[in-house]
Amino acid sequence: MTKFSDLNLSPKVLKAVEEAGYETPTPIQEGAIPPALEGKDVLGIAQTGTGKTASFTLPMITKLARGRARARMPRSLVLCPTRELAAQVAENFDTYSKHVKLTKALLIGGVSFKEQDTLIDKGVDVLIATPGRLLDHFERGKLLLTGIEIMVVDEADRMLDMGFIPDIERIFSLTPFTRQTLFFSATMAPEIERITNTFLSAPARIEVARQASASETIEQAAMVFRPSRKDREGSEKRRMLRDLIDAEGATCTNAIIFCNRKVDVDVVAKSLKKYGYDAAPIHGDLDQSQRTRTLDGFRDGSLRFLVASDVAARGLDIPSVSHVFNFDVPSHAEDYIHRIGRTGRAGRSGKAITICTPRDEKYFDAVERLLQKAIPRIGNPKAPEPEAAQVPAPTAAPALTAAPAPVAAPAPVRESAEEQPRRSTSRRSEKPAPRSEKPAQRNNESRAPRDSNRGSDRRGGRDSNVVGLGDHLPEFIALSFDERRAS
DNA sequence: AAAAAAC
Repeated sequence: MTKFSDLNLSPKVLKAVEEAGYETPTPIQEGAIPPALEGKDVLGIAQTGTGKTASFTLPMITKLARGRARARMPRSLVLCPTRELAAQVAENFDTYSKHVKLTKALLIGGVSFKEQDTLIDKGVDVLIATPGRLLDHFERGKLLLTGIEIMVVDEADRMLDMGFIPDIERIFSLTPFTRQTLFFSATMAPEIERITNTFLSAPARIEVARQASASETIEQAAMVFRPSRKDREGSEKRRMLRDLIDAEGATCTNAIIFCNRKVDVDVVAKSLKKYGYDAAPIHGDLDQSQRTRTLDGFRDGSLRFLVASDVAARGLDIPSVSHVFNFDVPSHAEDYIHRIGRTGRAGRSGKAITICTPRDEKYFDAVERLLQKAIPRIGNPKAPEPEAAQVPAPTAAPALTAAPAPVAAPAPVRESAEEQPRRSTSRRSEKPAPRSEKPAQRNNESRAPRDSNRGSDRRGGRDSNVVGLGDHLPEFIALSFDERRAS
């Protein structure tokens, strides 16, 4: 069995790895570290929880330990889609570079330029950044990317979702073509494939199966909930959430509660606090210091309930969450997978409970279709009569009547021919487009490079070459983004 | 009906 000591890492890096308590590399680390150390480009297809971050930080530190940084010319660059993710990568560098003299700067939005400028002026070995703030620094003329020896793109598929691809392409074009590129994505959407074909040269390709498919270590349940009156939906749903939490009792050590909208994140967090629950909100409109504080508190166990938008759905490394509650059914089925993937990690068991209103049913159906499995319905924990769930007649607990019979055989993800025209219709266009060879025609008009107009970048080519994830190939991975979104 | 990322 391969050990870290077999991987040719510098002794100082190896020492830090051992001090952190690691001996054996994960598959992505074992696959990516050797080619990265040899100076090759790397294309890593892996998602979070696979040890992906260390698979690029360890070889980077080893390589950067030789040589010194020059003022305003960083030697390496790591791009991340969100601020929290960037901060997480920075921490990873701290952990493994403690015996090496390396300077780094974290360039993210929401904090002042001043400190970041000072660091850049002094010269840094490693720049860890979100695309917006990096380009902002560049445009102010504070930063030169011509000295970049190693560039890392982390969570590329999420960058695509967030409309960052034009930024990424621009940043690539600002770095020397002699750079080494390490590129990571959980999936290989057509647009990602195009980028890698353009900017990587003869990459070593490492694919890693996802840890466990959603169904294996996570117990899932859906609470079908019908409000008694439309204007009471919010408050009744919040009460339902408290009931669900209470019903889990002590087994619920901590939990993330996901809402679809930022306002609801605030409302739910406030409401939980009012009722004596230890809860705090996190979403993109809160200021960065608060986001950081909240996340730190949740990580160290001083905060029990994190109420979150989808900022927290992907990528963040939050160990040991016992429960995930979906206050809303996510409107994109793949987000469900990411959300519930926050629990049941590293072999631990986890539970995910989704509150589903009649309005959410069609999204919930899409989730079940994606999972290719029915999620069991549970009744109101305050009125525990499981049989009642099958009775279609109106009862005192209207929520229960809404529970449909479990889906025995979910419809296959690939629909029949007559449904296909829907799929070539972009989400933005009103009238159904005829099926054609090029489903989502590319936007011809010239765009500002920073325009994050989502959707226009997506190509929904059905014939595109899709790469699997090892043994567990969830059906949705094989579909293009347009196909996945055609609900 | 949304979220994220720049000021």
